Amino acid sequence: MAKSKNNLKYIPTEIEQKWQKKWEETKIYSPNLDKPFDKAQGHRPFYNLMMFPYPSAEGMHVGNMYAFTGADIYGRFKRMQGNDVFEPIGLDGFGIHSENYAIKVGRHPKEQAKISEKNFYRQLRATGNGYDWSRTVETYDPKYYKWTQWLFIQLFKAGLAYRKKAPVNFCPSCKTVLADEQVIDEKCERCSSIVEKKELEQWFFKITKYADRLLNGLNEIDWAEKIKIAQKQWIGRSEGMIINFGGIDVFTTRPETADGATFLVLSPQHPKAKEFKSKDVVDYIEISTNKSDEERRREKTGVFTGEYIINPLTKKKIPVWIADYVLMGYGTGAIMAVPAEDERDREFAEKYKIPIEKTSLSAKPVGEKVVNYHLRDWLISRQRYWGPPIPMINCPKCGWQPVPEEQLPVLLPDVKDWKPLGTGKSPLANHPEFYKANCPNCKGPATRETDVSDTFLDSAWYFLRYVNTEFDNKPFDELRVKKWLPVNMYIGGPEHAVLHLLYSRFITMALHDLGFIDFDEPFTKFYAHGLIIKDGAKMSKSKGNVVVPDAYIKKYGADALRCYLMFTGPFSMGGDFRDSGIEGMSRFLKRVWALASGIKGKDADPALDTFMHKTIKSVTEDMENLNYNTAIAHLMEYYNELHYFYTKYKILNIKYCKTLVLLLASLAPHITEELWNNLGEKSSIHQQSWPAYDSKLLVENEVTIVIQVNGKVRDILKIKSADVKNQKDVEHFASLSANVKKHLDGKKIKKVIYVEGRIINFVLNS
RNA sequence: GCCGCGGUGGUGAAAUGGUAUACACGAAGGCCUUAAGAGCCUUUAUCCGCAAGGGUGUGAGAGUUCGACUCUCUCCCGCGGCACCA
Repeated sequence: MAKSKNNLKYIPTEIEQKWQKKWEETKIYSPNLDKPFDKAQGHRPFYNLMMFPYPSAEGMHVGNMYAFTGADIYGRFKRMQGNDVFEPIGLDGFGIHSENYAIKVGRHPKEQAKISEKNFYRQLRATGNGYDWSRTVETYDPKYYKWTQWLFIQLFKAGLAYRKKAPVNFCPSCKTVLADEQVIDEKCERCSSIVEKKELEQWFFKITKYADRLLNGLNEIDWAEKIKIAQKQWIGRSEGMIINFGGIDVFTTRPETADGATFLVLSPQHPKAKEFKSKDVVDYIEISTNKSDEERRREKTGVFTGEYIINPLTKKKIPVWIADYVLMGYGTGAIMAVPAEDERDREFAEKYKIPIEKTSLSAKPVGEKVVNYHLRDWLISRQRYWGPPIPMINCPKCGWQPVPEEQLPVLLPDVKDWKPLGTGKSPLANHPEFYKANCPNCKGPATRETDVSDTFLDSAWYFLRYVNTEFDNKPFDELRVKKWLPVNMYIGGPEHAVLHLLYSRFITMALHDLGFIDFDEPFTKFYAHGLIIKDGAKMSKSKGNVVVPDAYIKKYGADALRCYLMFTGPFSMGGDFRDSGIEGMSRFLKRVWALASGIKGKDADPALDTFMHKTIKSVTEDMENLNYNTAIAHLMEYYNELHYFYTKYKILNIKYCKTLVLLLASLAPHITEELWNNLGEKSSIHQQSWPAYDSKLLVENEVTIVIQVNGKVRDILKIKSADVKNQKDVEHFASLSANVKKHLDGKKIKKVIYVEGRIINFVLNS
């Protein structure tokens, strides 16, 4: 029986902490991962995953909270819809970002990680998200990175990890090399320093081997279109032809222009370029190697080698040049230059006075059809401290050997001189006690790899570990993985389109091919959420516009902040954070509280029933599409209706309130739990079934018909549904309207458009 | 340059081709109160009008349609991705 609780005030902080504690004690968000899926019972496993945060600052800001909350709401909704929801959380705390923060605050990364972990988890608990706290994953935990190292070894054994000397991106500020994907506009993805090119020997993953599968797999998954496009662009498949020009292979996508090729250009890194010994050429190669991309782009430069070759189509002698507008990393590192057709070639030809000749556009050169990709192999090595040591040993006799699996993890030693050196070597290179090892093969003296692996390797497989955290003897259990993966819903920021999301797909495909898992796409559905901005700009410390949630939670409660954040706009678009907005949301929750606490009476009302069922329908659809802003708007309308009814009749059936509270439960989990309890319910609201609507009850007994004359609204009629059976009835009612009569007066009606139950339009002869 | 997403009141925003501006914020007025706050009620795109009513309005312009924020075309502006990729 509902009691009057009018005297109880809504004090968010009290009820929120109470329920957070209770939820954790009763483990309502910790599903039994091993319980076999019983179709009859209908509780499907649903893996609801959000991108885990990297704790690089003092704590999380409302931008982070926005993302986590939006994802949590979806998980709660799915749970109420009858799914067995697994929603884990962890920290991506290994890697450059966390280490850079540690450098900034002058603390050892390991010590800082402990502080960050405590703070982040405290904040995440305070937002009331329904995580399974018994299964967190921290990437810097040896129990986790043991398996990151194991993964490296599997890839090495499969020939997917290899070393090569190549010009690589080097960040002078982070003092390490970076993968192509981590260079944005020639700047470091982390610290925005301009990256340099260095020729170094490094570890790579053969992601290019998967280029076509990474491309084709996109057709099989339900991902935000913009992410798919970004990946497609990054993989950059282009079909073309290799043509042999006097012993030099060139790649072109336009073979039909080959008869217009008036010179040949080699990249300075092309092996053939090194065969020219003239001082001009040697100097040019030297200079261009040290140029930044930006310098190279500013002006095209090159040097004539003194050699000519024959264009096989025209049989004419054409000069061979070396120029750094041709990149070694794409195609064959050599091009046929067709200045008549290609703007870049023309620019170069004009500068160096090379003849420009027309092409027939129908040349048919002898060549081999090939496919080229923009995608490069993934550079894994980092000359840093705070990451998993790459588990490899170099033996002077046997070469590179993987660390035997029983010796994993290769523990990251606690050292005092952990800061990056900038010498092209990791700080661990100063620690013989770490790097001195015996060759696993011949047992002779050997040295360990001192570089650590890229952070993106840590996060490329964490979703597999969440369902397996208790196993120390294996990275993942076959049955667990079979039951829970691939991830049903993955929610995160679109900024990881070509980083984390691409790497995770690659690692999953590799694990699939090695026989460890039976699926090759990790995330069935990916939803890209928008960003919360402040004063028109992305939140960042340098701009000084970071909003921390703690004070708002204290003042208004997590529920108000959650709902407010979701109400700013569509979840996929983000929104602008304003203090005034949260006041309004806080008011709404107080009103709901007052209504649900003061409720009395038993009578149901047919009109209210229709309103309720319509609300259930629209809120359900909104939640499914993650349109939380309109879901909240519909709940507000519903509340307004209930409130109007209640003030008028002083009586309200309790079912209307229960529905309101149930529909609001995933958005505002604490207040609804408390109200549910106050309404006399014993079990948690978060384990209730999502309300269902009856489509028979959606029909209102009154219809609103808009009367138009020549497309302009002249009257709006509310008529009993029973009285309007057809167009004739509507025309009859319309003819009674004085205003409509006035506009139709003396005019000839050309035709009448009638849309049932909506609109009637009289079109006049003009 | 190519690809994608946007542009609607004072503000955040809503609208299966069918009443443009739901829902909220802010503002104005009122009730309650000794007062303040909270709460509640009313008004709030714009122009003409006492009102009834009418005109104009979704970045600009054209088109399709009885009817366009919505579909098509040409532009302008903002944001994001890719790019000496041959």
